[in-house]
Amino acid sequence: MPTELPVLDTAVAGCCSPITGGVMNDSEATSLAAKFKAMGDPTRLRLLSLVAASEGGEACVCDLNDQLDLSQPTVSHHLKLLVDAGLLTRSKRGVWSYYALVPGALPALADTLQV
Amino acid sequence: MPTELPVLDTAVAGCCSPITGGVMNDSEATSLAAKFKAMGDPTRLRLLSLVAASEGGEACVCDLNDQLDLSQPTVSHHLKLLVDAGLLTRSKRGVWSYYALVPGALPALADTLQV
DNA sequence: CCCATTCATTGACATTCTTCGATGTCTGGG
DNA sequence: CCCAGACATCGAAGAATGTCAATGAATGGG
Repeated sequence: MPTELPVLDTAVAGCCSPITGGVMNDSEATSLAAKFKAMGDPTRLRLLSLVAASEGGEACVCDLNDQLDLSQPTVSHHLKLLVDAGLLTRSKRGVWSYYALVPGALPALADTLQV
Repeated sequence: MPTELPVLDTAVAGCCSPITGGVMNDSEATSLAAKFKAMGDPTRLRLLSLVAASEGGEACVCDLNDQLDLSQPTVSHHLKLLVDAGLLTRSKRGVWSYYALVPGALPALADTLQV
């Protein structure tokens, strides 16, 4: 299962553009691909979009569930994948779980694609 | 199978940033996710990188095959997926197939992620 | 202390993906 | 006309993925 990828993220958060800036080695490619794979699903893309557009930059599962026409476990599963990929954070307050974008994660990914 | 996605690409090539620029609808999410899914594999990421770093911006299958430690049909399969996703072009000259980046495809994807 | 609510986890199933060997197709040379 | 080389396509096997119903865990109210 594609969990965590703990420390290699620095390779992604760096300044350069791995794809167009020279040949990637295997670990670079694996680390980057994990993030793109997390975004390679319409539901997860919509989740990111919903979170980004939410009041205060965070949303609870109950709100996300309502807008997705999928079962609650399925939504929870996708959210976990996005957290594991380093794209979302989860903070539990009371009975509710709030998800927010990891600051800078999407721009860092964008840098990876720029020429 | 995730083939082609013919005309919806205009939604991706557009100016705006679907992810952080408001809630995405279903077809936007599906169209975008198809491209990210194509990049969600280490082998395909390395292929893009190898092509981008090649002399003249294109590479033939024989060169790519040598650097990937995978069977020729497997490399061919990944290249087809990248072409179907609109990220690579294929041009056959003589016996050789040359692959090149679709101009602007990666930057358009990057715009999608910028804030 | 019990119960309802919110969410995560588990187990199962069907689908899709990655990979390979085998085979097909096309091109250029002899 | 046949053959070798480059590449695509096919068919199959194993792994991974998306989805759900059922269940578990934690919180807050009465």
